[in-house]
Amino acid sequence: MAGRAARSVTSIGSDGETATPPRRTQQERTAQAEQALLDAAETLFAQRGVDQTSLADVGQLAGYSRGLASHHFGSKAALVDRLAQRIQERFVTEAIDVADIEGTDADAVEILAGLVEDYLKAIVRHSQTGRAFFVMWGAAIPSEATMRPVFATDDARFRLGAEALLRAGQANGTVDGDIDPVATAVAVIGMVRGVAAQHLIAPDAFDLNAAAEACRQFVRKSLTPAANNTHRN
Amino acid sequence: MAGRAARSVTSIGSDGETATPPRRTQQERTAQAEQALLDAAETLFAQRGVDQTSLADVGQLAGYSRGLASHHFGSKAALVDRLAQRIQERFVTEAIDVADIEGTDADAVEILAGLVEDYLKAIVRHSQTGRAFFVMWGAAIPSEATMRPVFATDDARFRLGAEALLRAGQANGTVDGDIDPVATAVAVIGMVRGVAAQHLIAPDAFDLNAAAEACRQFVRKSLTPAANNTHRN
Amino acid sequence: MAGRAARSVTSIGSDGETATPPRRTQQERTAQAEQALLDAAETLFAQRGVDQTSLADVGQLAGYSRGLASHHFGSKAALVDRLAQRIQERFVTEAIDVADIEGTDADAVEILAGLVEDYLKAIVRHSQTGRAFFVMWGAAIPSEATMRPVFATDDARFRLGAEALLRAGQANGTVDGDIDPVATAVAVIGMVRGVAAQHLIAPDAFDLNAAAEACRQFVRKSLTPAANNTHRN
Amino acid sequence: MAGRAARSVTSIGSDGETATPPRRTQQERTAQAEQALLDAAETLFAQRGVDQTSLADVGQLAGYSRGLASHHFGSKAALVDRLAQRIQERFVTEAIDVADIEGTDADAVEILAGLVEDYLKAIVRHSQTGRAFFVMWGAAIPSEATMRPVFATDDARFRLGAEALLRAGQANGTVDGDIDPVATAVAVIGMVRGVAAQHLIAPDAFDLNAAAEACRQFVRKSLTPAANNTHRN
DNA sequence: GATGAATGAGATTTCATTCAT
DNA sequence: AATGAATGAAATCTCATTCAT
Repeated sequence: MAGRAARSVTSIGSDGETATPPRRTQQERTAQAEQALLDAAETLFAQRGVDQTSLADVGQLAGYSRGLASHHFGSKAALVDRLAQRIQERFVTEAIDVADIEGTDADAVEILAGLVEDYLKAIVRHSQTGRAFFVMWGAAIPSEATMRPVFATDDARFRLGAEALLRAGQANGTVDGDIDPVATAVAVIGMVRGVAAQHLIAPDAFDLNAAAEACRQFVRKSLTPAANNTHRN
Repeated sequence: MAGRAARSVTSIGSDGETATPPRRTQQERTAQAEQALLDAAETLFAQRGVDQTSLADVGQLAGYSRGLASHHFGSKAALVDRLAQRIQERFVTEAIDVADIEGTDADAVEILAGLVEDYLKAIVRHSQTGRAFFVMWGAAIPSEATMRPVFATDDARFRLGAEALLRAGQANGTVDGDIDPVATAVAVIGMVRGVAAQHLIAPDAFDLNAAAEACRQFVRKSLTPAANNTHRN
Repeated sequence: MAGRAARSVTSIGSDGETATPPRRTQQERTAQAEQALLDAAETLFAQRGVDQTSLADVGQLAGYSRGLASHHFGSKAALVDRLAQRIQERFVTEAIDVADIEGTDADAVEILAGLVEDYLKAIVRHSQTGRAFFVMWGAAIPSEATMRPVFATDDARFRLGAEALLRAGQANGTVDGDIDPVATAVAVIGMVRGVAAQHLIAPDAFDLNAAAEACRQFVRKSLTPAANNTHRN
Repeated sequence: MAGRAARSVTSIGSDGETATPPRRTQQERTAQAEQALLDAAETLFAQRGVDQTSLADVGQLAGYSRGLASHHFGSKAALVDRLAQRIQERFVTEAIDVADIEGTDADAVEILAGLVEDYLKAIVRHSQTGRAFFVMWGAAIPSEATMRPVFATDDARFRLGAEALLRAGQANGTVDGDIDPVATAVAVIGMVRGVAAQHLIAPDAFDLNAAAEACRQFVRKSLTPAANNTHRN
């Protein structure tokens, strides 16, 4: 099955190395400070939310001064943007490129089912990053929220990736030709986002692995062409 | 089919009555002021989010003084709780009780598909109330958020309702006996929540009716017992 | 000589009554607080200048909290505007109405000479108010200063008053018909403003009364019609 | 008449030379940087005022780094002092030395009238430098202003120059012997400063050339000895 | 000499809350 | 009950100054 090969949602999170004090160039100093600030912001956003986190808190948790976050990013909005960007860059980047199965006989349904599972598992593995992302995503819901464009774009990117995958699957016969690729993409993305959000709001309320499996079954049973709908549970 | 009858997600929103009917007792005036304050809070939360809304704004938009919201509710947290409660009371209350199909031959899959569709249509119809709900729901994602219990409970209520419905369906043979009712409930609730959130973040990005239809198909194709899986698109 | 009657530049300054604690209505409380805040701002502006005075300083010197000045006026710019307005209202209001000598035989030169003298004496008598005014006037000189319109208007008001007086004097023959009323008004207003500013920058550098007398002589000798130019020193 | 020869208020402003001439010693590069920084400070002070201008702004407008102004001058106060000094050096330096008409028969009234006119014309010609000067002069009005000594000294220098001129005129009979030289000097300097300030606050409110002419007439009519007071308009 | 990163104090502004009316 | 004045804590942002490169 070609699906498994294409996946791997995983490279998330700030992989350590906050130490190493005596670096060299100014550029490196700045870059190091920025990563430390973003790490701190991620932690605090995940814990308290964006509005309950002050820039002074961010600077101090990062091991710098109260003023640095403001000085470095210029504004809180810029910090939020930058963190959203960093998480998006690290999170599930390959998923988008998956549509290059076009012209192959890879099973799009299996790829999508795998992506869904991987996404949810990544939320567990990199829980703080994932929570920070969903916190910001939730903060984008008010109609006048300044963060809306960033997250609208991110949602669109995911939807387009799923849509392309579905179309490719319809082209090579691995996806039911009758489904609406756009609407189905919305539903699939919605499912993973909604399941993840439920988990983050009440982590102990249900078994996320079981829910991930249920999502896979949803995808398989709903999208496999009627003819060869022989999937098992 | 009993399904359709059982639905009706609809009684949402503050249906007008800003005008001043013949005044009555003090108690009633207080109740009226409370409703006006909650209406105003709903509007402002939907627009700006909870943290960007001040109690003074709420009082003034309600047509009262800057100080009334604080005076009436005692604290901002109490206002937020009260509004969350009011929305939850008004929103989809009957859905939960649907599980009383137990012992009948009602088609649980159709009922669930109908609920999914109704929920999403209600979001459109009562967009401000729906947005206010999702704004608060999103604000519950930070791990230390004070609103978490309220929304964790609400999510659980929905999940339990769906789970009961699925179990009843498995009992009367209208739902595939192999699916995990708990995990499937999580997935279905996740799907509607996630689709709604995508819509609220970018209302013009996709056709919500088509997405609702896609969700219905997901439910039908995935949950109908293999034997009589003869649903059409 | 009708001149003396028309003058009186004098009613300047915050005439006492900062005490009297237990007043009644809210309106009165507010008005009292506003006067106290403006008095404090006047003092601090005169001492340190506008930019070196914080709103917190104003509130505290007024005997209130750090936050009141900001709360009451909304912004520092509004406080500055309000204070400028108050000083302008109190300072030399009748000077403007002096032009009503039109149609009489009042000696416009004497009236103007008197106004000049009174203005400079008022600066001495109400030195703090006068200094605060000049501080703000000086702060209006940068080309992008937000205070410019306020003080441009004030300067224009004075110039127009002087111009009207000069025209009236030319009409009744008490002012040299050859002088340019507009340009002369600019010069006279400039003289008093410039003398006052010199005094405020270095109060002990020269005798202001003697300077005031010199200004009177300038006005008399320059504006009296050539025929009856019989003024003595 | 020796008067005209003695004037020339004119050598003001930063006359171009932003281009990079053939580099020379370190000292020269430092001097060049200093001029560029002072030019930038002049521009920014004229636009925004002293307090609204940051050292970083100065460095960057000068084409250097954010840190240079601080590095070069040591503190903001030192930059302000240095700029005030430079403007005073460039502005009307010869005017002061005019008193050397003593013992000649030069007409002091004409010389003074010419100086007044030249000063006001210089303000127009070198508007930015002039505005920067008046901005700093205005900032010296608060009683505790750190700039006061600098500008008190400058005002005194001008007054002394005018006073000497007047005394010389009285000695050679070209100035009315009855006028008080000190007080009259104050009034004349006040007139030009006040007219210039009015112009800077509202450049389009009146015709500065006409005002300059009115100032000349003031000087002539007021100071010429009664006997030969035959000046025309 | 020159750059620019980092600090930390301070300013304005917002706002939940308290209190007087 | 209701108003709205007043408080005081906190947040963002600015910036002179210091320090490392």
